[in-house]
Amino acid sequence: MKKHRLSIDDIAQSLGVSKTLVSLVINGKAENYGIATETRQRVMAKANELGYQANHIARSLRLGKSFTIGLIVSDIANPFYAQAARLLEDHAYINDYTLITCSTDEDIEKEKKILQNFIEKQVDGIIISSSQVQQSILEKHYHKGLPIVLIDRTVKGSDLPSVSVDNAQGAYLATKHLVFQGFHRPMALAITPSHISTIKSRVDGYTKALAEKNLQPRIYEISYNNSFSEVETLLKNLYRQNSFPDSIFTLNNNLATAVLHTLNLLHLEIPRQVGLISFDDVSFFSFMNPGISAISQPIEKICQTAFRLLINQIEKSTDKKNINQVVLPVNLRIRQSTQKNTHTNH
Amino acid sequence: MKKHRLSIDDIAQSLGVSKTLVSLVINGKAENYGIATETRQRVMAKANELGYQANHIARSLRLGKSFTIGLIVSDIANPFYAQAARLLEDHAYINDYTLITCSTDEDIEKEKKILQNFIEKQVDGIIISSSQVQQSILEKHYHKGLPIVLIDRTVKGSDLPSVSVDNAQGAYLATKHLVFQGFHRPMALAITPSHISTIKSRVDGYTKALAEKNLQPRIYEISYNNSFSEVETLLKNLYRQNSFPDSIFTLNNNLATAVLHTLNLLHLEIPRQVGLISFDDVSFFSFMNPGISAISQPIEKICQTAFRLLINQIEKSTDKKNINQVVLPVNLRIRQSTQKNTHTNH
DNA sequence: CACGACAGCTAAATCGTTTTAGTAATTTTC
DNA sequence: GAAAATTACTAAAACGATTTAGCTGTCGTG
Repeated sequence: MKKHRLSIDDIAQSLGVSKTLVSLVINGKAENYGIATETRQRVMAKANELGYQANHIARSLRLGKSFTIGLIVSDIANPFYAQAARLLEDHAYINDYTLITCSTDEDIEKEKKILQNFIEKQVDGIIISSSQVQQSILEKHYHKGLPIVLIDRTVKGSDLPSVSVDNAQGAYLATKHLVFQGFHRPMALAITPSHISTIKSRVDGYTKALAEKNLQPRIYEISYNNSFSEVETLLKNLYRQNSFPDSIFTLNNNLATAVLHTLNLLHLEIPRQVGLISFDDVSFFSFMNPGISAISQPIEKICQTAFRLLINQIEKSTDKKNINQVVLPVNLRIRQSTQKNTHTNH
Repeated sequence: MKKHRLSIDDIAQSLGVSKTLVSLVINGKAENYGIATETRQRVMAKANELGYQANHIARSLRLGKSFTIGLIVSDIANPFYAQAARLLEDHAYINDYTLITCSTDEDIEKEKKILQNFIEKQVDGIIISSSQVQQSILEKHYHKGLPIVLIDRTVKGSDLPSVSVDNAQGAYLATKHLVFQGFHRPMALAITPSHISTIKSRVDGYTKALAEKNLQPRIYEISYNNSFSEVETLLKNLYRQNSFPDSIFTLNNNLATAVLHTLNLLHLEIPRQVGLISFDDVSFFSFMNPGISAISQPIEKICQTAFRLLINQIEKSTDKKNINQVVLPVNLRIRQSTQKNTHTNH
């Protein structure tokens, strides 16, 4: 039984030439090395005849480069990250990289393990939406030379390259919009672990907007792992206790879906009985009825920028001191869910 | 400048032992080879001290195994595939594999390139929802020894292992349900390329259910690349021409979102003015208002089975003649979008 | 005290590439 | 017609691990 995968050597031997020659031809370097055209054709013909397929593992080992990029997010099934993955995948594809993806479920230990694993797999760089409080591990790797770009979540005072949006501003806009529409008791639903930088900033923006109107903030924290049931329990309790808010600002799209689920159960009508706005504009917000107002992030731009920052690091390991902390603006998308006096189009 | 990444040799040299020894210790084979406990500890201590991280590329080359699995789907951002990716990722993770993912956009040439690329990257196996008409390329690789599992889409008469659902039955159930609810002119929205096996079967199921009631099928084909605008154009035209159907059966979740989008534009109320049911039960169908009826696929089961079939192939290259074509049942999830005489809960 | 057994370790081959530093044969140049 | 340049190609090292086969030296046994 031949376990032997077809290699460059086989082609070389069957033609009676050196494997150097075969390698040069296959890599298109024949011209530079003055290989005779006829020889080149013979090699290519043989390679096709035998069905040769290069072994990238061997190539990577020799080159010290894997042409692989690691993407680490909390959950690739979350529509926001799924879309990001898709966009990054496209950038990777046209640049001859492939993307490997892992989800952390906000578990710091798992994140560390994945990071470790990616490094051992010799990824050329990492794009990460990190759950870590202290970025020391990431920074350590970065300063050792591992190309890294943070997306979505960032850290002040760190020199790690990052691409994020103005979360505080987004939350501020959303909250102001609610108040302006006549919702004077908007509640915010945040997620724990609360150290996640984006959530912190969004809470700040929310609080600031309310403070300007002398309104009291009202924030509940939902734990990541079972947000669905926690939201349900919370809202049901508030409803029973007659302390239901007039509107809800969910700090990410997952919470919005959990809220929608519970509002359906409680037969509460949006926006008549309760207003709703969410951070992250996922696609179905727009074709629901009523449409859900949201703060949208420029995700194409985020991914494009992140990819560029990463490739810059990978390709010229010098000049790391470029503009490498990018903050992009968000957009307020107003739909029916925050229009107190309008109706759904039934 | 030290380009040299820390290797097993460095540990060996700094301790004055052979790299064989270091390798054995690090791989936990010390006992089997009778390495002294004290030596073992010295090696481990040194490895930690120097911050040694194994190079999986070198390991893969030597072992002829990459511990990587390739996933190929049409679009990883599609919620159905995003969830599949997540589930497969979890299976991979606990089995010490990593997943690399690529989207084909139903482009056969791209699919071929990705396949080629995955093979060159020496994936240990491939899970694919293939767009290809003739499976000859996949079969060729399979018979050459590449572990492959088809998911979602399969091919009759091929011996490729596969995991799919009973698409015809699902479509049959959905259509019968519509008719039973009093929708007598249900239209089906299919997607091209029409050779996609799942779509074919679903069309069959739809047609069969209608035939049993002596009703005429009415099928429109939407092209994958710009389903959104094509659906919009189609429905608007039908509306203008007064030939709007009383209900719509969308053959995948993408089409359902496109339909929802257009129905909003046309101010048509579901289910009063038009009924809607879709293949693929994506999460937001359940918390929309009205909820969207759907045929749900047992996605956890699909992924679990597919992963098992793949691992079986990877780990014992023998006995390929197992049960390796699995067809799972679907579920009809009835929600308000097909309840003609009920109302949304406003 | 010679022999085998065993404990503890190592040299070297190997995986499939890329690349450096050549070599040999021919051609050009003066 | 000898030195220099060019053409066409190659041997061997390297990447960083794993594994096979084997090498010492000590000990127990008959």
